[in-house]
Amino acid sequence: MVDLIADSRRLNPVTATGNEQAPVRKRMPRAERERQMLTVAEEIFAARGFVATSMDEIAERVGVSKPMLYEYFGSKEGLLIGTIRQARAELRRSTEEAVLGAIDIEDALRKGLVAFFEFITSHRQSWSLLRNEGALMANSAGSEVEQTRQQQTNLMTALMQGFAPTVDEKSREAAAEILVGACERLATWCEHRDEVTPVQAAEYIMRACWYGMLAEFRGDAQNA
Amino acid sequence: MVDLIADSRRLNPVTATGNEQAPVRKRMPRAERERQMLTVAEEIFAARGFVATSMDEIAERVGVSKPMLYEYFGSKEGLLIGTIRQARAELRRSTEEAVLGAIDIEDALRKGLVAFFEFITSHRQSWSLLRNEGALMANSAGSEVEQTRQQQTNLMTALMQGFAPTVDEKSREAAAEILVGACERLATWCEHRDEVTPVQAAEYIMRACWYGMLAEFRGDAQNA
DNA sequence: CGATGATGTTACTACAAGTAGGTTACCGAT
DNA sequence: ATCGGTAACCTACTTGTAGTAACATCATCG
Repeated sequence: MVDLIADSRRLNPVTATGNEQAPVRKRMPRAERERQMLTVAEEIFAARGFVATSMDEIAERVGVSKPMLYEYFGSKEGLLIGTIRQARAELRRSTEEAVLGAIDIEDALRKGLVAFFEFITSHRQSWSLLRNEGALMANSAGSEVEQTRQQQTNLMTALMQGFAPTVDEKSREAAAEILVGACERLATWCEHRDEVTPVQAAEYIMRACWYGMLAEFRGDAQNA
Repeated sequence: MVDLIADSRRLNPVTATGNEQAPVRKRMPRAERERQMLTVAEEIFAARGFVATSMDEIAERVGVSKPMLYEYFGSKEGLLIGTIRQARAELRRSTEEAVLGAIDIEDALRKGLVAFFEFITSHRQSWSLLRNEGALMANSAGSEVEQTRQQQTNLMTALMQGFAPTVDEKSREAAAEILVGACERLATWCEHRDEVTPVQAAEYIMRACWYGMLAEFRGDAQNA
């Protein structure tokens, strides 16, 4: 209809008339474009929420047309999953890296916790995605994301295994879930309270859960 | 304009031609219709998820036209909030009732936990709503629901207060958040494992968190 | 140069949220 | 008994957004 817009856009690749701010839509390799899309999508999804976000808006902010998003991610949910996967990968990398330098299991847990809370305070956008990831995955691609999430607890489970090998499998799994749940909720709580430092948050978790588990598991180990 | 359709509809209230299955749409008082809508909506939201559910489908299953839903709940999100509010009210009632008969604080916590896990195993639909409630509330009516959710932790906070009055406010709040988070995650975990009984789940929580907090808070109280 | 495939676009369809304005059944008062 | 008046309800529409088909353009390598 309004061909003025289309025409002006068509001028873009060529050097603009001079006074225009050069919204230069350049072609770029797939990988780079993909990262750019994920960056923009994460920002908007985190700000407005999944439902209130439109693909048109993301496309516009990226400086590309909507079918490109579908070319790269298949669907709106696919795009969301992309952002979630990226965010979770970064979180995972941060925590695993922090754990590597630990001297014993308690130290590993504490360092992992601190890294986790540091991540969620410095990457609020990513966290607000991860926090809600389970919500929209009722039927479709839920399993894939659920699997990724599972990896989060696997680290915990591994720690548990090293710490309390004699305790039965199910109790260890439950303990890992409890720890993760506690962390997630406390992280959300911290969002409204900037005065709580990551170290402090980690300490809350340690005091509330770890020392209790320690006593309990040690007791179990002796009883068994 | 197309009065043919209107005419055929007009036949509905009157007894149908005979072989039809009597889609008799009866009028009913507001309160009753509202409850009916919430029941259907909860079922469909829980089954398909918020995004994949259409208002048309809910309206059809209720046996009413779409504008009715908007008359009663204002928007799709309003309808969701209605179902969440109802589910949370029921959960709250269950747990508070269970706590009343307790003889001390530890007993109160244990009874509350058992009631919680019993609720989420017997009301899976309600739980799958509550579990994800935070996801869609990025900007709009989030505060209202968040407030309701806050009440969930208030009971915990109150218990903490009674149990460890000398511990500073913030630690107590954090402890309450941790407990709630642990419960939520463990509840989701239990969904895939029918062999875990509510009593068992409650025991997991008690062992992981409570005894630890007990020792820790008692220690703090002595230090302070 | 010119073919080929990757990157990108316009212009559409289908469907769902939300609304304007009119209709019908119930209920209480005359 | 019947006749307003109102609460419950409907049809038919607009608007907006996910998703798609078919076409266009840039880059690169023979």
